[in-house]
Amino acid sequence: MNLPALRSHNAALVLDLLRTAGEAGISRLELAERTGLTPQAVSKITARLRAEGLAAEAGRRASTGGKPRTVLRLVPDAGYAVGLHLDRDELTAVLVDLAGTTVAARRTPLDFGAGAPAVIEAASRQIAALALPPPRALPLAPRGLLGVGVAVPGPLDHGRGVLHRVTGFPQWDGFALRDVLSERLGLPVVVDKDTNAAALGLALRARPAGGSFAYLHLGTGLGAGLVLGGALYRGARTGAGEFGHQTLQLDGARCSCGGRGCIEALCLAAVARGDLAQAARVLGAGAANLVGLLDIDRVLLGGRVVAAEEDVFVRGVGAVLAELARREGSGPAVPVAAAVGDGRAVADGAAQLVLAPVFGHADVAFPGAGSAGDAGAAGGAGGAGE
Amino acid sequence: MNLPALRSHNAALVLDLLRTAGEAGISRLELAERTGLTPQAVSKITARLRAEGLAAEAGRRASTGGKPRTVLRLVPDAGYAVGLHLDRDELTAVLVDLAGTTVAARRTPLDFGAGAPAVIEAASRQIAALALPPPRALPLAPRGLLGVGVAVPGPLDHGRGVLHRVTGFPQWDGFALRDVLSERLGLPVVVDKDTNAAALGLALRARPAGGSFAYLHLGTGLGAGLVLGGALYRGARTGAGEFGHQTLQLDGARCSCGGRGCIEALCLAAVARGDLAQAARVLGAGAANLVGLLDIDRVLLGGRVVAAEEDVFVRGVGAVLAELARREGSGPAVPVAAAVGDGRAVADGAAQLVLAPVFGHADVAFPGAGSAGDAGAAGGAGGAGE
DNA sequence: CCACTTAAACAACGCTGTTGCCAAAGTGCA
DNA sequence: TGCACTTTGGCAACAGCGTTGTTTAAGTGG
Repeated sequence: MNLPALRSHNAALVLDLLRTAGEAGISRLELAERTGLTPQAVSKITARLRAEGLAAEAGRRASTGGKPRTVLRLVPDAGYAVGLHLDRDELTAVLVDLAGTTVAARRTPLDFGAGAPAVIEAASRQIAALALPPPRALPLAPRGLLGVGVAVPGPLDHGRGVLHRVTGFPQWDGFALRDVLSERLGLPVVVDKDTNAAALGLALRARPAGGSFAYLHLGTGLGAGLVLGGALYRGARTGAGEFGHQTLQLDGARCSCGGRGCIEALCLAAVARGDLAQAARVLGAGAANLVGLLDIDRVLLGGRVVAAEEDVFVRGVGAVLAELARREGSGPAVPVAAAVGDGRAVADGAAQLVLAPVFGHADVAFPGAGSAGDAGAAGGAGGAGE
Repeated sequence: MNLPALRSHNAALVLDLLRTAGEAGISRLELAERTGLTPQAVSKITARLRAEGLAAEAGRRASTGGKPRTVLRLVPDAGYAVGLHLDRDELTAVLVDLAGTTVAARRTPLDFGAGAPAVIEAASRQIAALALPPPRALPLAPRGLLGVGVAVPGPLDHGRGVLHRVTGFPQWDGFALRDVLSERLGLPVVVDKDTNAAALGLALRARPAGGSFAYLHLGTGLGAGLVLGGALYRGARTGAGEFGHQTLQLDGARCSCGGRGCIEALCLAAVARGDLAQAARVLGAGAANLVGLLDIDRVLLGGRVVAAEEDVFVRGVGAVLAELARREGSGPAVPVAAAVGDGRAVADGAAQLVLAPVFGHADVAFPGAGSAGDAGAAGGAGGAGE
């Protein structure tokens, strides 16, 4: 790491704390304490951020006997990102500001199977409509549109932005979605699985930041997004989170994947026959495996099936985890909750694919996983400008 | 991060490359290329490392038409670490140099149930005998003994160095092994689970570095050590790797843990009735779950049961993973291999608990997991000395 | 009104990696 | 044998990072 990298690293550190503080803001001295830097260093960094329009002063705290602390805040409209959720039958596009607030959203039916040109055309139209609604003229914002994050159902390569083997849509196999869309829009594009995007969005809201959780999505299929130590975990080939086809019943019933006794098969079979309690119990057993293996802090449930009967699933999964904690005698059970799913969660999380690097939440570097190259997300806060 | 931290970060980066290069060595320009630093920066850093006795010149490469490159090498005896493996019935202690070579080893029977004072007494004796065999007078080495890494079977808190609930040995519950041993020896002490230590030791030898693998240990019980993206993954409470009590057979046979259909129970039952093929198949199913969930590159098998019939287990687990790869159609199967187990692997890995930080392989920071404090591992290479 | 406390900017500084230049140490052709 | 060329790596000067020391700003409390 060299000096410019150090500079943008520390700037990102400060920006992340500003974002976490939200509208309440945070003082320079608190920033110094949290970053481990000296107050003077924080003053310099925040002065740069203010000059760049990324941060601003916002009132002051009550005095504790001396000069009151000045509160600093992130300037939300200093930059925006588009989040795009391409689902099998629906397209959701959102415009999210630096603070993570969704300022605009659009939704339209989509035939994912219609092929790349049609889908890209539809997506481009939605993005254009999103980014240019008066009175907000985006290009005027200090940093304008930082990029587009795209969430897609199937297996894919996050590093190269290439789709493969999207279940039921062979025409997308090997399609270089990132490069094509980036070329078309003239913006950086980041591609990831829908479950990863959802988990990333949830990670942003998690308190305390930096913990570990699993997001389990029970919809058409069963998938997971893993956040370990505050960072989204993808694995070297973006294959992490294959939760649905974990074997839970050795030599059990056949699954569509060709295996036997997969969680997904057991769970969906129970749902199909209306036995949600059993579905929740199966899901809970899978969650317990995951909790034990990865020592995570929290389990979040989402997806259409869960949303239909949140309480049944939260209670059912929670019961299995409570039983696990009781057996282990290792303190309180891992809490379970339903992910706040307003139907936009995946798209919101997709936008975070672009915003996360600004705040220093870089991808874990895996050797061999072709680095994102020049089409990657916007560089750190310490750009060449000014 | 401030400038001293940057300095030791880059020094550790270079040291890690020197270690990886091994006896073959590496030139300054290669170091520059690999670190992303300029050749001049590498020259300065290596000059410091040479002045501190950590690196040395070792011959030169063949010329390619100009001045031949000077090869740099890590100085192995610039520092040592002790690795201590406290097993249920045996104590293994090794002395490992900076390059990772085990230069001395001792083994003695141990009654882990005899209680802390007796075990600590025995361990101290072995360490003293290890560190002072003529003609090698350790304190003369530039950095001498860097610390002691301790591997222990049961659940524990790596961050605080406290044991808890070691199966079958309630007298150790809550014992602050790290602080007590550190006080006694006057050295930094790091404590971790035996499976984690083994995985760390294996990670050192893994090529390419930076990959992900799971080490599955089948002995008295069944446990796992996870290396994700080149770093040992412990989770916030050092609980990661609870592999043995993953449910693999919903409503299956009772396990000693109180659960049902745990991998460990199924696997050991098969071993007990001599059906090693079935044991391997069960283990393979668990491994397949893990591979799918974490997208890891490699599975390594170890432990007494595996060692007795390596081929059966490697083939059996490999067959399940090959079947998984075939179903997914996602390229080649994840390779399976037996971990080279000379019976010292855990102790060797324990020594790496101390050495890893020197090479920048810091623990993943988990909020709330009480940081190691002053008794933590030796500071970075850029110490205050000289 | 004034002493005291706390926050934050200003100025000087040490140390980082970088850039520009040059000496060192080879190869290869005449 | 000699000289041009290539490549490595040290020396010196430099820009920029966070730090230290000091001053100014902006409050509280007797």
